[in-house]
Amino acid sequence: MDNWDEVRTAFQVARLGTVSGAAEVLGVHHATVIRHIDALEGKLGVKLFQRHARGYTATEAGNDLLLVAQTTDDQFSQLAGRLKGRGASVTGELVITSLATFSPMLAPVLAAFRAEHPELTVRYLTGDRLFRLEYGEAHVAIRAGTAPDQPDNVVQPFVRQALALYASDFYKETYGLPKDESEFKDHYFVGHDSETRAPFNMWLRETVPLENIVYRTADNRSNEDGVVAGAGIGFLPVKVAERYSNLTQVEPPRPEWSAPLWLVTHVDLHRTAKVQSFLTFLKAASRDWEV
Amino acid sequence: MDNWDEVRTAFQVARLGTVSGAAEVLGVHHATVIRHIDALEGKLGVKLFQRHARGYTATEAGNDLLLVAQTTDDQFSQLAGRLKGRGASVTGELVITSLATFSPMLAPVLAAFRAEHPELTVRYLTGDRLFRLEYGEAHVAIRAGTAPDQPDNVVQPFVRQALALYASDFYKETYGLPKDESEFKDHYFVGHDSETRAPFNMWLRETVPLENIVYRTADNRSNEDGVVAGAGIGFLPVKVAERYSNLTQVEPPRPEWSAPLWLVTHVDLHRTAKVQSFLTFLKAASRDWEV
DNA sequence: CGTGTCATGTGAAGATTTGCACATTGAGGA
DNA sequence: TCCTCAATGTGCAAATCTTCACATGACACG
Repeated sequence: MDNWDEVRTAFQVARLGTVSGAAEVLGVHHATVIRHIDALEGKLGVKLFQRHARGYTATEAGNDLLLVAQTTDDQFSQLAGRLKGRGASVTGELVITSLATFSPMLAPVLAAFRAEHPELTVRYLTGDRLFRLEYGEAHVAIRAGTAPDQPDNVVQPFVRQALALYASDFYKETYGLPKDESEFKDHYFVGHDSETRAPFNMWLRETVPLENIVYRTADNRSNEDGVVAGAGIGFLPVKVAERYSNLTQVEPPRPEWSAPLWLVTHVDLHRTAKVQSFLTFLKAASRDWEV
Repeated sequence: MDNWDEVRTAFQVARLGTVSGAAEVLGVHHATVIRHIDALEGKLGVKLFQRHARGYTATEAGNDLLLVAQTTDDQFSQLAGRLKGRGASVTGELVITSLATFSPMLAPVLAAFRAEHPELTVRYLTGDRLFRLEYGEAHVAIRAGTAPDQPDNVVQPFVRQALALYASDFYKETYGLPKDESEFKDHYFVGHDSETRAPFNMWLRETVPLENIVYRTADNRSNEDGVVAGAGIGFLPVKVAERYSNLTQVEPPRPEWSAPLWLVTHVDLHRTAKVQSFLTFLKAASRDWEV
């Protein structure tokens, strides 16, 4: 049974009783229908129809095929309906991935977007490794740093995340606050353990003596926790810092601290209504994230 | 969804994850597979797969299709198995048609044949109208008279049914029996109401004065009942007469009385194991029906 | 870091399928 | 019984689909 189209042809013949009728429904010439039937009967070694001048009547075998093919036809029709609708509607899954840092900013947006589209399930993936759009692991990725240039990816510039230096109440009470950059050498800082290419991190290592970076972490979340706990002065996204009442802004955000963010989608999915709809929504929601 | 083969191609790609793998399974070139997928996606307006250098991964839509097509594939495989087996095995229905006259002879044969093939259902059709093999109404027909010459029918000579003249005990006691043909004019007969072309009927009308045919019937069964009831002397198949203990053979069977019988099958079904098997069985069982 | 392997993608030639025209054949009605 | 109509069936040309050949890109393994 290695030719489903012939089954489909036989199905229409069995259903309508004539080759001509089936040919019209299928949109092909009646000779084609005859050849399909002959080929199928030859391969199966069974007569599916009795030929007579008024048309084709199904044998037992033909009726058996009719039943099976009828359900197949129904299921394919339903499938086609689902799939066609899916292309134009915002349903099913929407998979977003980003660095864990952006979770606090993204979560409200995702929640609001999902509220607008009740049939949508949002999957938000953050993790150590980069999730790969090429393998269909996500629909939309938010990436930091230099613009990714994967060939099959559609890259759009996103906001530059506003970053500022913060100190907690505990730090302020224990060490006081620096008046300006010149006093940084007398203060303690929270920073990344490894040398990352993030602009704010590079700025910190140039500006502050290495020995003053006393609390070093491997990920952004721990970094945040360190600042909030008062282990030192540290960089936090403005949007993140706003969530804490015990933080004081030591220095206001500067453009040179923030890395550009990129919205990345796979070219195969970029045009779908679901992705486009989300991208529009996300851009609107992120207008006030800029520096 | 007007091309089931493309669905089948997409199914294999979704199942195996690569175009090349699907192409090998399907026995076609990988370029063909790519074009099928492209065509299907174009028609549905949905991306079914995400393309990357290591193969194709199914999107949600692709996975949906995979599920539907998997069940279709299973059902088609089962169907093919059933149909292929059916051509070579004696199962399902066997539909026989004949004039009602032959029912007494045929019934034991059909019963014995069915006993040999437990999976067989026998449908024995007798009725006023001729059942038509061309429309698939029966697999095998037993016909009397001149050889049918429908073009799509396979006609084989069958037995000549042995016919004899019988009288019941009641008739014998009331009117006595004729010594030979010359005394027929003093006896009463049972015959057909209309002039049929059956040889025995024509012989009767030539040999016996019309006014002596006092019990005339429209069908063979009533004719039989008339003879058994003693309404007159009449023709009965030997095999039928044997079933009655109160009948006396007035004249032994003659070849010229009996019409040839024909076994007729439709050319499309003639070669099937089921029909061939039955024809062989029927011929073997009917060896002693001859004149 | 280079190289081999395995995957997809695309233009042109070739093969199969399809469409067309016409022949043929029963079925039904006047 | 003849005539008409609607169906199936077949040879041949055309169109479509498939294959081939080659380019390209990504990953794994020394």
